[in-house]
Amino acid sequence: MERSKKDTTEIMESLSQAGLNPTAQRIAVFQYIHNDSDHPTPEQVKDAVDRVFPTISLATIYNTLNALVAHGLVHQVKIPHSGRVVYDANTSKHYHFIDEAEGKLIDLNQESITVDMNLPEHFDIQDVDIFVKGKLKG
Amino acid sequence: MERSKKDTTEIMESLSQAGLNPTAQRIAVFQYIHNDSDHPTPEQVKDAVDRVFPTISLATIYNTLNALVAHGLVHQVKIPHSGRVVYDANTSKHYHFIDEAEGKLIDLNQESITVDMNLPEHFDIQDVDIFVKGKLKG
DNA sequence: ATTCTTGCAAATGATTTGCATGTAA
DNA sequence: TTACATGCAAATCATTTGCAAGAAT
Repeated sequence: MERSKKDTTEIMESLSQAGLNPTAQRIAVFQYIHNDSDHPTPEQVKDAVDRVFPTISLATIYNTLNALVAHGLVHQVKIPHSGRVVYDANTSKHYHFIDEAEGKLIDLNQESITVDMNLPEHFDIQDVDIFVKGKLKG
Repeated sequence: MERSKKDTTEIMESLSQAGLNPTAQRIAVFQYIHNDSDHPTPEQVKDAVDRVFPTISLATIYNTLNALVAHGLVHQVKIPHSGRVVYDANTSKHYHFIDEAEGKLIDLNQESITVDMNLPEHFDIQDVDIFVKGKLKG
């Protein structure tokens, strides 16, 4: 989506505000997810961050991703059919389209799907995840 | 749901019709999923089938589950938030409610959710997965 | 000095695979 | 016999953890 990119200062501010010390590793990971990626897997995050920060360990990638998720800076998405795990810098409410050809994930904003629930009284709804599967024409 | 149970003869017929030899292990696994379970994990399938068939190996459980899925007799569901994998004998189109307290999965039939898609032309929709997360009151 | 973070390697958990054995037509 | 199915153990893959060493305040 047309989410505005954050420069390094803003990345550091976001981390601090979320309660995470802005270490070099965290900055690199968050900046990559926020600015330069599209639903990357942990391996893809590692590959990208390695270019800038060649000594980062995969364990630190995982720990950092978990920290970013725990502090609300990114979302984790487990794709139902493939089981793949990816990260999403779009933290506003949205849905996902899965392009079956590419395996690519595309954000769908809230307005693009209208959902009407007809559930019995005792279902207390807190969240709705929608994955639309299909192909992109043309 | 009120899906009708299948006796062993019907289980065997379903397996044969799907192109799978109705071996004792396959009968036990499919019968358990179809008649006596509610979205079991592979481990739960193993525990249940072990009672009837104490020598079955976990590898055979997995192979059998994969075969049942490949032949359309059961569906595999990867739950987006927990990442848990469960199997579902309900092969008609439906959605899922995830009870956050229990981690329990509940089938929602097609009528219980109305979805209206507003996607651009070039999205060729083939399937929609919906996971409603929440709690059960009372 | 103390606290937090990192890197490495080992541990874990889920699932798959290779292969030798068993079973049924 | 021939094909297929099973059981076991080893292999694989993703992720987490323990711990010692490093960086920052």
